[in-house]
Amino acid sequence: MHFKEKQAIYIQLAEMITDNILSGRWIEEDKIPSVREMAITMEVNPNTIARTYNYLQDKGIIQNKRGIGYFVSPDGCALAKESRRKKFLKTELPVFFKSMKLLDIDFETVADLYKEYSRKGANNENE
Amino acid sequence: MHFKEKQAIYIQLAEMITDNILSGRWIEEDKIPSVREMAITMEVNPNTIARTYNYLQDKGIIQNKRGIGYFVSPDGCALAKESRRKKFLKTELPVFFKSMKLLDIDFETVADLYKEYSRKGANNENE
Amino acid sequence: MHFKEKQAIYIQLAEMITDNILSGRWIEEDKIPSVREMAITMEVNPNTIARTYNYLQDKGIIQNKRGIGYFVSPDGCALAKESRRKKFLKTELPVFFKSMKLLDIDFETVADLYKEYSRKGANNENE
Amino acid sequence: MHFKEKQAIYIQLAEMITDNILSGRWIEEDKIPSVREMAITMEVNPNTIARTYNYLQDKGIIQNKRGIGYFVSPDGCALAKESRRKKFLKTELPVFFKSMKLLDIDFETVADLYKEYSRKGANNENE
DNA sequence: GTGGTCTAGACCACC
DNA sequence: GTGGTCTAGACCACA
Repeated sequence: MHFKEKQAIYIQLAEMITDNILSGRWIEEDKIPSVREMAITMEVNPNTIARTYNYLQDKGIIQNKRGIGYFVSPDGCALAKESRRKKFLKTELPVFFKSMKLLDIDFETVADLYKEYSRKGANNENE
Repeated sequence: MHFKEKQAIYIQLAEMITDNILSGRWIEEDKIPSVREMAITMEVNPNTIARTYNYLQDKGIIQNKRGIGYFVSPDGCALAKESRRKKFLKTELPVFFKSMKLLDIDFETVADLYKEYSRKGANNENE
Repeated sequence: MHFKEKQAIYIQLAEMITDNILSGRWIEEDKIPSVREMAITMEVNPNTIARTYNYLQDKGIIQNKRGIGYFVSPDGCALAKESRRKKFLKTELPVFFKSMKLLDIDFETVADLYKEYSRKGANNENE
Repeated sequence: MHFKEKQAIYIQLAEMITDNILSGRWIEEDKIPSVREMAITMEVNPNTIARTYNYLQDKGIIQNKRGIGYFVSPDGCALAKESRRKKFLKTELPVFFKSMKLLDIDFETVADLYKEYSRKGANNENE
């Protein structure tokens, strides 16, 4: 597994897990892999996974059942979606628009790339 | 001056300077404020500014003339724009589209927000 | 440790490390001494080592693994050799030849000195 | 005029002047351009030229005649040649050989490049 | 334990 | 005046 340098590994892992939940690969009430298991598959120190799970639990996206393991919260998907959505609309979008303006990228270019992206995505859906 | 916590100050300063160059507020061959001067206006340690300037010089965006100061490179604006543009199209855009998909935000929503953003931008141009 | 006055210490350290990699004393994927450790053995400030490592990382010769330390890049030796070789052939060699011409030193003199150098080198190999 | 970043400008100027003397373009007892004149042609602060001339005078390569200007010393060429020759043989050559070894550049490669250099040099002699 | 960043203050060479 | 470098010491996040 390869991680970006500029962001904490535990955050990157949290993002990956959230992606899994949002995309429906992990559904609500599902058990997620144990800390040790995850540590091995991700080739990471177990402490790092522990921190990731802790972080997601704080956000209410996953829950711990003592002695059993971690599970996706009943409303995990909704929570994750809501928090990301807020961040996206309030924070990322303005930055995005500002970049477009600064770099002279017009909206039609983006629209075209989006169409292309959607087309590719449709083909890769089962990947 | 207030800085975000999550990113190194020297990087944030570099971004600000790059913004100034991209937006045309600082044009090519212009002298930029001296290390000490900038340190005072930004309320940071001169070492931090030195780091910023060094970082931008490595990227070729600014240049040093010995004993005189730093200047925007002859092709500084182009370099800055090119590097940002590449990052934007190859890195940020796919992430952006992926987020849209995960969060069920459709393209028209974005288009509407863009129109709104542009309208506001037009009014604030002289800000 | 003694450093030449005319070149920044952090650069001299970078050269030493590059030498170690080129000569095969440190091989690819090897961990290199931690910042603090190196600072002690070299009797310099940790910041100076940090600068050296950062400089080499920018060149792709070494890599950081978060919380673990710095390692010689997978292609560190090749990168180092390539960059030095280019510098040598394009920059140093012409200067060298120009000096020979200006100083009326003919090529055979150099060839003789090279033979002598090689002979000494052979004896000192296990040094 | 463009200068390398890593060496003081006044030193680079001194090297250029020494080259002129060694190559016979400026011969002994010749007057060399005044500080101001030189400063203008080189696009440099007069202080910098003054420092260069001072530096060369310290080495005995040029001499000042009050109110008239600077001249190449009677034995300027010999002095320059001797000092450079010593530096070349004791300092540069060993470094050069060491680089060759480290970079796996064999002597024949250098010999070939030298032949090529000489051929080109012969054609450009009047340049 | 690891490196990353920042401050403070100093000294230097150079223009 | 300019930037470049180094030391000293501190705090932080991360593995």
